[in-house]
Amino acid sequence: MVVYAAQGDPRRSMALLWRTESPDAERPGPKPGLSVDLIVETAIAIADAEGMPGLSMRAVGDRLGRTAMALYTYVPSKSELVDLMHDKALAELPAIYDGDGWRADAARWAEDLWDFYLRHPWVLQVSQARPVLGPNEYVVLEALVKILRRTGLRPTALRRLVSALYSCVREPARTASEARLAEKVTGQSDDEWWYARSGHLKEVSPDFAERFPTLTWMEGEHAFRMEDETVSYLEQEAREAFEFSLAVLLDGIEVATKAE
Amino acid sequence: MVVYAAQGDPRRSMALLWRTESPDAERPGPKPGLSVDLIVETAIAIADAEGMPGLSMRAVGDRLGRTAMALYTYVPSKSELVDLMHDKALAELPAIYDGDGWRADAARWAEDLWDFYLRHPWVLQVSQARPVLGPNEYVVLEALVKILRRTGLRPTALRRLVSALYSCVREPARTASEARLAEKVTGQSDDEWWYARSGHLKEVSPDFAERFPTLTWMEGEHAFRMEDETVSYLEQEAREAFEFSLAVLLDGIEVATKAE
DNA sequence: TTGGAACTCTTTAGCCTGTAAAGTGAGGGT
DNA sequence: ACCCTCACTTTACAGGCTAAAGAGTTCCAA
Repeated sequence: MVVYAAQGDPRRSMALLWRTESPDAERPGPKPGLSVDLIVETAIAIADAEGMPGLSMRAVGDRLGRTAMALYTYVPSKSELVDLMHDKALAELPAIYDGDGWRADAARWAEDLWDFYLRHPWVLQVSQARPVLGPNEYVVLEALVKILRRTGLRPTALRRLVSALYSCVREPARTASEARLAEKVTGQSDDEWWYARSGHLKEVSPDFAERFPTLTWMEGEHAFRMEDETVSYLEQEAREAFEFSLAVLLDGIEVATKAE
Repeated sequence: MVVYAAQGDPRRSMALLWRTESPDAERPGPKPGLSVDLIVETAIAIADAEGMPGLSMRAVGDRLGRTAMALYTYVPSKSELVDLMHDKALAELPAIYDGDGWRADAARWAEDLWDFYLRHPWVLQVSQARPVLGPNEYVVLEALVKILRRTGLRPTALRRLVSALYSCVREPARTASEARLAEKVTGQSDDEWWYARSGHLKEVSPDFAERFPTLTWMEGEHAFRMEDETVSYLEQEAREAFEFSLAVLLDGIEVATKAE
C-alpha cells in the first residue's frame, strides 16, 4: 500500500501543511469539537499500532467518537491526512547536529532516522516521488545537508550522497519494520515463521542444496544463531545491513574528501 | 500498498510456487479453460501497466473473459497470486554471470535488477520481510552470491554486502518507478508537477531561502537542468543516486579485500 | 445406460474501503 | 427574530476481496 501525495487542490494542501490559514474570527455556527492536530495525532497513533492497513477514516473517527465523515470537515481527504501525518511525525527529528565532526553527525542523523522509521513504519509507505513538501521534511533535509556541507563536497556530489544515505537507511528499515508488523498482525514470530517455512522448503525442494550450492554455503554456518532474544533474527540482519552500508558509505566519502 | 506474503495454507502456496502439483490424470468435470500461468501472466501485464492499485481480481478476470471468482479455481487468494507473479517475473533475470571479474559482474547484476524493477515496479511492493521463497528468488540470489564469493569474503560479511547491494538498487528504483507511475496516473509530468509545486511553495513560505539556507545553496545552481528530455528530472536523479551508491559500495569492497 | 462424483464457472451476498450529497441542529451576527 | 454558517450525521454508491451456493459439463463406475 504505497500512498501517493494528495491530488486535491495543491494550494489548500500546502496551506494546511504550512499552517498559513487565516486566524479564525468569531464565526457563526457551533464551535469545532475536534481539530486538525487532534485528528492527525489520532491517525498517527493508529498507524503506529496497526500499520497503514489499519488506518481508515472510520477507525480514526471511531476513536474520536465521531463518524468517518466528520473528519472531512477538517481534512479534505485521506490522502491529505496522510501528508499531514507524515509532516507532523517528522517534527520528532532533531533540526540541528553540531557534534564532533561531519562523520559522527551524519552517523547520528542516520541512526535517528532509523529509530524514527521503526517508531513510525507507515512513513516508509509515503511515496518519495512527488514528495509531500511539508516544512518538517525540509528541516530534516536541511539538517543533513548542513552536516555534509562540512565535507567540502560540491552541490552535485552532495545531492547524490544525500540520496545514498536515505537509501541505506530506508530499505533495511522497511524490512525491519515490516517484520515487526508481520509479527503483530499474524501473531507468529519471525523465527517461528522462518522455521516453519524452511521445513516446507525442504519438502517442496529436497534438492535445494544441489540447486543452490553457494547460497547453502553462505547461509550454512550461521543458521538460527540468536544473540538477542527480544529482536527477531530478521530484524537483527536488517539492522546489521544498515550499519554496514552506512559505514561503507561514510568511509568512501572520507577517502574521497581527503584525497583532494 | 505493500503486499505481504500469502497467509493461507503454506504447504499449498509452496507447492504452487515450486510446481510440485501431481500430474493431472483424466478427471471428471469440464476441462479448465484457464491455467495458473495464463492468469499470472495476465496479472503481470495489468500490474506493469497500471501498478498495484490497478490490479484487482475483477480486472484480471475481465481481461480473461471470466468473473473475478473464476480465478479462485486456480489460485487460493489474491495474495498468492501476487506471490506467483513475483516469482514468475523474477525468472526474467539471468541465472549466471561469468564475466571479467566480480566487480564488473556485480555491477551488471545490479544494473539488470534496476532495469527489472523499472519494468515491473509493483515487485518493489512485495514485502521482503517474510519473503515469498519461490525458486526464482533463489536463482537471483544464488547468482549474486556466486559472483561475490570470488571476493573471498566470509559468509557473514557477504550476507551484509548482499543486503547492501539490494538496498542501493531498490530504494532509488522505487523513487524512479513511482515517479513514472505518477506521471501515467495523474497525466502530469514530473517536471510540470515540480514546477507547479515550487510555485506554491514560494507562496506559502516566502522566507524559504532564509529558513533553509543550506538546502537553497545545494539546490540553487542546478535548478531545471534538463539533459535527457525523455526521462524526468526525478528519474535522472534517482538513477544517478543508484550509480553513485553502487560505485561507493564496490570501491569499498575492493579496498577491503585488497587490504587482506 | 445411467447415476454420481468431480470439476469449472457464475451468482449472490457480506463486510470492508473512501467519499459525494443531503439533512439536522446549534450558534452568532444583523 | 431571522438567517447564514458551520459541525456533524445519515444515507448511498462504487469498488475492493472472497465465502457460499447453484448451474452446468464431463468422466468413471456400476
